[in-house]
Amino acid sequence: MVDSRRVTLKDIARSLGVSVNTVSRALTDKDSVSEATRARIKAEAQRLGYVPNPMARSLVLGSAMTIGLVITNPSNPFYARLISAIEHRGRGYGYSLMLLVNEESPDGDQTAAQTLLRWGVDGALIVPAVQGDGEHWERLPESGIPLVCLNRDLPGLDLDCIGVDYELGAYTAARHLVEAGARTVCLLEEDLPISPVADRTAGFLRALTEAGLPAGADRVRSVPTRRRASLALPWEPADAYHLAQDIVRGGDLPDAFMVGNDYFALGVYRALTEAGLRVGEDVLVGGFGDHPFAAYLNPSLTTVALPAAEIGTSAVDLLVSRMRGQDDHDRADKRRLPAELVVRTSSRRDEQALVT
Amino acid sequence: MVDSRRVTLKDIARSLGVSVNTVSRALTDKDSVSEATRARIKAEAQRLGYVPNPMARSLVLGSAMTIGLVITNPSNPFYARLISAIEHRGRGYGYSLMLLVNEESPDGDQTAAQTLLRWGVDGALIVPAVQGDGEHWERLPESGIPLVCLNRDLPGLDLDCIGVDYELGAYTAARHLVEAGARTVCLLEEDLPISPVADRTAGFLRALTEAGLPAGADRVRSVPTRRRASLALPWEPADAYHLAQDIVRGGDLPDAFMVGNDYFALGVYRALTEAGLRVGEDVLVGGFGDHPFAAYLNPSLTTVALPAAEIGTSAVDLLVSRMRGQDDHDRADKRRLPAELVVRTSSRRDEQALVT
DNA sequence: CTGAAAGCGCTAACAT
DNA sequence: ATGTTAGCGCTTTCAG
Repeated sequence: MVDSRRVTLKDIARSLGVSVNTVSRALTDKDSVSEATRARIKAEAQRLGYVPNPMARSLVLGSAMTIGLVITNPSNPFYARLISAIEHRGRGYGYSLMLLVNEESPDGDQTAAQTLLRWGVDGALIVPAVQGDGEHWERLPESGIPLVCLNRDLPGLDLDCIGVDYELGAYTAARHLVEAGARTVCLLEEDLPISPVADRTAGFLRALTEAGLPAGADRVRSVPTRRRASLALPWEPADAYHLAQDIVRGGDLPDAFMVGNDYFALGVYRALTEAGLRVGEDVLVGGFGDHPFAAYLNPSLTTVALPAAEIGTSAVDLLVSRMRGQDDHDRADKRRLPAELVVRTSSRRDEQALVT
Repeated sequence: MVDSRRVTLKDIARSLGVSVNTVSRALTDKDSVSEATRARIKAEAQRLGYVPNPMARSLVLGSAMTIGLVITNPSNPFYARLISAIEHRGRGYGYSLMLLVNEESPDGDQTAAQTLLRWGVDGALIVPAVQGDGEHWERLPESGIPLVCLNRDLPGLDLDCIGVDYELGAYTAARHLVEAGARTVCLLEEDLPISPVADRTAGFLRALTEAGLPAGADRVRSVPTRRRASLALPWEPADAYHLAQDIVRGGDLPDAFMVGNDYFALGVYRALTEAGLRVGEDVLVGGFGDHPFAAYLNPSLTTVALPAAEIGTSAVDLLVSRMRGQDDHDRADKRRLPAELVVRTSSRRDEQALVT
């Protein structure tokens, strides 16, 4: 392989007998370059296969044309969709994406913050790890790097945050279960101290209270997440399966289960089926996430669809407007996009309606 | 917000009355700096909150300490796991990850190649888009940027490639179905001209041939992928559902279905169930991918587990060794990691065994 | 052991 | 319209 050094402005300049600077101006479409030379320069650049060096460019311009995305777990389908949307939208604006994974650990968070700071990204979208008091994040806005929180709020800092209205989503879902006839509903939630869990729990309990049903803390069960090799894996249906099994065996069987994510619903389905109970008839089930498989389970799963793409898209939009300094002095923007209940068979006690 | 310019070496130098360069040496742990001054410098750097600027560093060093990852679709769970593994391993080596999405289009590929080239990443892992003759990729190795193909081979170029042994995986799965009693097996595959599809098809047909069963091209059906808004979405079970429905209605019912990915299995399950057929008894089903839901379907899905994490990890290892120029003159490394058949209930005609 | 000088590739002043 | 100079932040000569 020939030692093919990158072609630089200097190469073009020399080859054409003009100054480096003229080449720069020609290529960046500044005026004050005659059309003739510009054409010659562009042609030569093309011929030589010139590719601008963003390092050098960023160094002098101070902008890297890069945004950072810090996420807990790319294998979580919700975050996967977020990544897709963000990459796409960011690319539309001309930004490259630097992806960092914190694996749900404060250490990972810290490292990510550090990396972002080093690179001097123009802005970052973050799903902060649990337990983070978030203090390491503070330095980024201080250094002029705008931050937008995704999905989870970071209570300490006054940051922009775009999430889901989990409270209303859970309220709607729980209310639906109650209207379908459930009297003793049990919520199975992830055992993480994060705002989505808290919000869903709140909405869930609100619906029960409103319906005059018992709404004690015992209606909510934390799924003991079996500590996996890495948290960078999707949720584990088995965890919910075991808990549901315990509940079923415990005798005090709820007539409906609501779960924090569709993967848990898989576990609940199995626990119920194995106990000879019919999902959607003996016991209703409602999920969260509207994973592609939800519509195809038997019975199909009633669940709450999350606006992942919208979150990603509007987060990039917001970030870009912050980066451009257009609303530097606005208050932090806390936005919660609506989630939508998708009613399917697992919550219809009577009808045997087939799903679309 | 105070105008907090980044702290630079110069700031530290001035504040301490030493030269910029001594600071640089102290901080990068070069020798030829007295322990005393080094300590003072490190302390001051700490105090001031110094963060090195990788742009400047890369500019002079020529290495960005960044690897690029080009992927067709982060929402595809297989690729999502790949991303997780690659980010993790790359981080272990100290590399940052630049994520690019080609959305299965040659244009996206071209753009990605261009971006990678601009940034001068140290190396890149790519899942090239279909139809790409791959010529735009050539320039990267030419510029000294090593490339490793993931999952799909790029026939044109002589690149390193780490994928899955889909042929053997499919062979094993098909053979298993035959041994379970299937005589007329039908393979449902994605309608993309990519090597994984070709390999699975080959393995599938080999198993049939070997068993003395009809192995004509009509045993393989292409799932007409409904053109979605964006290809950056997971597979659509509905596509397979419709095809399976057609097949069932066509009368010439196979006694087993094999599908190219577990999402298709969801569609097949529904088509069969709706036709009053019992999966795993009247008709066997085998999938590919071992998605988390596979074990939790009813009946649980026999499928082929793919070594996503291993691919990601070893791809990074290989890339790093290439970047270090350790085996610059080796021939391209074409590696196919083994996939593993996971037998569950959907392929057991008789036993009603419960899954673990 | 430390400092001074040069340069990575590019752009933005300031000339001309 | 073009060239010259300077500098982004850092590292690597080369002197001292």
